Amino acid sequence: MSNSIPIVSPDPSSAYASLSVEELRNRCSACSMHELCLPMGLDEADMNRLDQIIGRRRKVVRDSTLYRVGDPFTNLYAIRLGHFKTYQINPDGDQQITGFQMAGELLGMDAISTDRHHCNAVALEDSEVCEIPFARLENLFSDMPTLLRHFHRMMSQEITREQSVMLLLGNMRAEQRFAAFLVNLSSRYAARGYSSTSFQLRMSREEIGNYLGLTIESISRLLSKFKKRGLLKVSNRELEIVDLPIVKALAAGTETCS
Amino acid sequence: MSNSIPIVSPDPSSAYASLSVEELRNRCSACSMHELCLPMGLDEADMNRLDQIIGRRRKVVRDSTLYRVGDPFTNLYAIRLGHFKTYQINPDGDQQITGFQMAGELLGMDAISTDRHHCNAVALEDSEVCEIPFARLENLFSDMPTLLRHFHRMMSQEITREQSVMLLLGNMRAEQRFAAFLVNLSSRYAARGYSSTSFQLRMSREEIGNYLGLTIESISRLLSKFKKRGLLKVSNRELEIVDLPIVKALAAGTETCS
DNA sequence: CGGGCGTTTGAGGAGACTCAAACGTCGTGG
DNA sequence: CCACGACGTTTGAGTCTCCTCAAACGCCCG
Repeated sequence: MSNSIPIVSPDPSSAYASLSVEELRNRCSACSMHELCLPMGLDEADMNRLDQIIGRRRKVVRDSTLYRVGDPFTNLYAIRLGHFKTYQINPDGDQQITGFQMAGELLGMDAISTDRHHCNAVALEDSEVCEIPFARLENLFSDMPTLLRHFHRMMSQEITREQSVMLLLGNMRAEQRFAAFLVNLSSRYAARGYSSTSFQLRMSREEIGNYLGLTIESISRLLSKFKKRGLLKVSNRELEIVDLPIVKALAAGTETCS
Repeated sequence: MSNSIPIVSPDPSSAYASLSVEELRNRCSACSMHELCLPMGLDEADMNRLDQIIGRRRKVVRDSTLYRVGDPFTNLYAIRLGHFKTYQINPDGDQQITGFQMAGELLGMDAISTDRHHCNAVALEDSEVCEIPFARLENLFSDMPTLLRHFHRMMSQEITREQSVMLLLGNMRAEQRFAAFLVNLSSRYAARGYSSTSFQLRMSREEIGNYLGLTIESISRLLSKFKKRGLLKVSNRELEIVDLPIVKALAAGTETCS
């Protein structure tokens, strides 16, 4: 709320005349994520058209579920603020976290194939999402090629992201997995203009372990080891990467932490 | 060649007049995969339009590379015949197979995000692909909503598929992983009209192991164990699933193979 | 201050890996 | 047609990584 996000553009365009302050603040053009999120690269006019189909901006309180496996698919969700986890449940009941998502990322793309959600999405902290009715989005595609193209890029990016997790789970040792996880967070925060070396972990040790195919104890031991080697400073969920190059080398597998 | 695929439709449509027999045989409408592949659900007219942009049908001999990491992205490839593997190479040199693809599946979707391929694709046997120039495909999207929708479904399906591999790699034991792998192959062959219980493994033990995050020795031992338990009959790459329900139960984790 | 919960640390064990050797299959060439 | 070699696979023995189980710690909140 106290952030210095410009609420109205200096240009008093007539298109804005009938909008309330609330509505203006919610617009894509006013959102700090619009260069990462779905409207990336759109001109003013196109961004307005996208704005008009977006259902509502919705708060999602911590630990609450945005959607569940089996829910009918009607909306994609763009994260405006906050963090989420998505996870699958396998037949014998336990969960596998398939991703941690942050502002500017899109949730729900896996549901397009069957019109039902394939995973659960839960807020890791109090968050806000933009509801994007997929049917209306599809209507825009036919005459907004830039939007369509960027949408394809985002889906493709999700495929790529999952492939690197497969690489991680398939042939990295615990130490390397954890380092890769840290480097990944680091670069995503950097892309959002935050510090690449100092941030808060939004997820518990247990969730990290689950995501990386390791136990909570292993994560804890890895944190201690990295801390002892002077690579990290950790206090609860507050994390500082002291030696990012080494952590990157660990992630790349060109270095081992004895 | 000796298969009884109808080369011309009984209706002598004039649209076909100028096409050679070769060209006719190559058309989507003549392809046995058209109900699984990109043209799924298209009417005759739309399928023709799609046909017209498809570059060429191309043979890919066993062990040869369709594309490599870093190659500029210009085409998607629909597999017309045969099998492929896609794999990533990590910084320290070893590979992680991210998928095995068969006829009717689409290769290259991970390249859309950056206009460069993110993985290598290699034919597991002599194969044939349809080259789909992506730029031309994009041109079709604006007035072929059915095509666009199915394309989105295929991308989404790929996301879903990878999520289940993450589940597999992240929290299944070796036995369960291998059972899940077999069940997956089984159902994909079934969808193509082949036997769900008797097929040939197109990939080596080593490749299976790599894909499942296990060693070749582990795969070999699992095969022996399943064989001894009477679940499978195996002879080299020829495989028969004798007790599919149990294998499914193993994959689901509701059963253990002692 | 006390309870609860998430985390840390330790000890022991199991599953999968590594290393090594034997085996079988297939293709080649004599 | 058979012998040979190469390569992929199987099987065994020993090891290591990470898991399991257990207990203590410490932070947060009432």
